[in-house]
Amino acid sequence: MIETDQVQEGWRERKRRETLDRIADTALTLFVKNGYDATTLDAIAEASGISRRTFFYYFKSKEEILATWQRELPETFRAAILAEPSGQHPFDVLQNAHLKLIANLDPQKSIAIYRIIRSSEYLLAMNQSKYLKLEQTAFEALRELWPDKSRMNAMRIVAMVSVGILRLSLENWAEGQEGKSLETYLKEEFEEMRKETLKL
Amino acid sequence: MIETDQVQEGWRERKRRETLDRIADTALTLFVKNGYDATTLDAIAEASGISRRTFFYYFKSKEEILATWQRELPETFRAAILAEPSGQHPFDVLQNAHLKLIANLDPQKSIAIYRIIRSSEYLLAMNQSKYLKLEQTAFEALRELWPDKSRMNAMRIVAMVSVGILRLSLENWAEGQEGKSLETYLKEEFEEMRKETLKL
DNA sequence: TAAAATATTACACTCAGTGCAATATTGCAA
DNA sequence: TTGCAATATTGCACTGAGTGTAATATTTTA
Repeated sequence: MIETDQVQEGWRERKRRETLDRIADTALTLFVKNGYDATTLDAIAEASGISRRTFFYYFKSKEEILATWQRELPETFRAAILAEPSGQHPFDVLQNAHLKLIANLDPQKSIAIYRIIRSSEYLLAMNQSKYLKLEQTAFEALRELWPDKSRMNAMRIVAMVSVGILRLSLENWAEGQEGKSLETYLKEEFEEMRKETLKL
Repeated sequence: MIETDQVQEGWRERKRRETLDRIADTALTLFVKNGYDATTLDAIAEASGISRRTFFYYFKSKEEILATWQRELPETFRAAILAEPSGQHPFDVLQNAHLKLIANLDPQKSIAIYRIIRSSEYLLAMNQSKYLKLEQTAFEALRELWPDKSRMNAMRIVAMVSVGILRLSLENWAEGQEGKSLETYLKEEFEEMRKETLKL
């Protein structure tokens, strides 16, 4: 019965994931159409075919809906950093890890989410704090790769600047009219910045 | 009657400022005693001798109470940067501006506020977004001092790293058991970081 | 097929925040 | 001084997010 066990366990989890995704997608559509604040949880629940109370069984807050697509980012980021071949400059390690991260983004959806986040001071603040979390993740992962204590502050700076570049690239990309890809933005910014760090 | 005018105008403003400060101080005391979430606006209003509705005449949200002490930070910061004597390295400009900023802090109150902020994910996020605002302020002010376009990215990096140092210093200071002053933390961190930026 | 685990819901509640309109207080001009 | 205008304070009723609880439905497993 082990097989049946696994199938049924998996089915339940699949069901849950499906409901979760359905709520999130429904909510995103409503946010785009009517704005974040103007979209009540009642509206989201109704459009998702669940009760208001059940919403809170899936998400602990309204804001968390938007976090759905970012939940695994720190762990993915960490893994990407540690998976980089050794012998590279730490800046290159982070640049490559960033490229892996953003390769998985759905451009349409990302930009829609970005616009919603920009519309609310609260969402913006919550989002910005996620960059600091990424910076911390980057720093810790770099320290595993370069455990030498004398390099600690260098790794701090690399983490700060790299995640800063990621933030700027995402902003410029989501804001920009030009058809440039996010990858292009990121690579250009990194190249520009790399010119600087030696001559400060 | 010009004199009387000014006196009475000033008196009204003084009254307003006093009430505002009284509410903020009362609230801070309650936050420290009972925690941020457990302190309702009703409790704050009552302890401040005003009605709940009047509270919103002075503050637009509960969170804004804590922002009272940081409201003028960006403008003060900007002024401090622009007031620095020329001929210095941009890192020194920002370090000195930071020192001016933190010189005005009341240690007791600052640490109390820091503890409250740490206790709430929401407050933490709002606070972290203020560092990004400071970074933006620093960047813009540095660009006024070094308008040369070829230095733009260098200024970005200086702003990122310096404000990052400020953040780390404040965290270490507020968290630390040792009696070291905030100034000491900041100077030490800057010195450490300055060693790095040339040899990345 | 029964009981254990998980999912869904209703209901009633707290609290932050807003709109509105009434009242009180103060400032200023005649 | 008195009356008018601006500002300050309040009450009331409302919306919307989020929680506690307990009941009911559904699914899993033994």
